[in-house]
Amino acid sequence: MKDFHPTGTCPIRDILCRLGDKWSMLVMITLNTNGTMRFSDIQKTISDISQRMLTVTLRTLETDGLVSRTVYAEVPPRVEYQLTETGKTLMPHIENLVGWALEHMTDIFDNRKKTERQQPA
Amino acid sequence: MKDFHPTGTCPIRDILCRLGDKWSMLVMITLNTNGTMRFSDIQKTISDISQRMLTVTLRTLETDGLVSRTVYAEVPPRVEYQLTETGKTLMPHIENLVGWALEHMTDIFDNRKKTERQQPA
DNA sequence: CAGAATCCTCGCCGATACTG
DNA sequence: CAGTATCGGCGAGGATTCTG
Repeated sequence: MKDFHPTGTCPIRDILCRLGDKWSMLVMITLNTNGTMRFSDIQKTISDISQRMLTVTLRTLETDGLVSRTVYAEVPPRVEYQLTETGKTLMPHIENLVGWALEHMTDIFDNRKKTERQQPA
Repeated sequence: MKDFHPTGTCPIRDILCRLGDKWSMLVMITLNTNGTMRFSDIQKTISDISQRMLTVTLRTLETDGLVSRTVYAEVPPRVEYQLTETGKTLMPHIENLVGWALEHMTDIFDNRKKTERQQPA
């Protein structure tokens, strides 16, 4: 726990980096809140995600086994996403993190403003 | 909790994005494990971080009030870093996340390999 | 509706050189 | 020792277009 290895060989870094990307956590929180969702519903909920990035993010989460994807052979096509069991086990930790962020964001923003003033124009 | 706002206006996203950058969590884990550390000691522990990125990361964490920086007026200069009280309150959540990553990384890597094979050349 | 493919931009981050 | 300054690549991610 004292030393850390480069990304390629350190599983902890590898996994934390995935969660740290721009949309993964947001998508998982959305799925956890709303349960099973269609592609377009997710996009509506996270209004400023691009179609491309939603696709990429969902594929990555699926590859990692955190989200499952179900295609219904209909016209027009319907695809539904939901958290897997593994994905669900991650959610309490994410929620704790969100809770912490909510609790401390005032302090953090105050601190940023304070230190900003110390940098003269 | 159901809808999310664009980055600039959503404090949760703002803060989670900071933690999601390449080095912040790693630096905080290092400081939490070893207590007060000098700049060069942190760099030795996280062997593949560049000098520039360590400086930038520490400055950001300082601006957010998660890490404190103490300069000793000596020659050669000595600068020590440690987690603030606010920073310490974040650590249990990080550790939970790391714990989860350790617990599930085998499943995740297995899943990745499985789905990789489904993509033909 | 749910994507695949392409192009392009922007900013993260690393390497290097210099300083108090 | 602990930075700052500058340059440059490279890849994440956005906009757009096309399809089953």
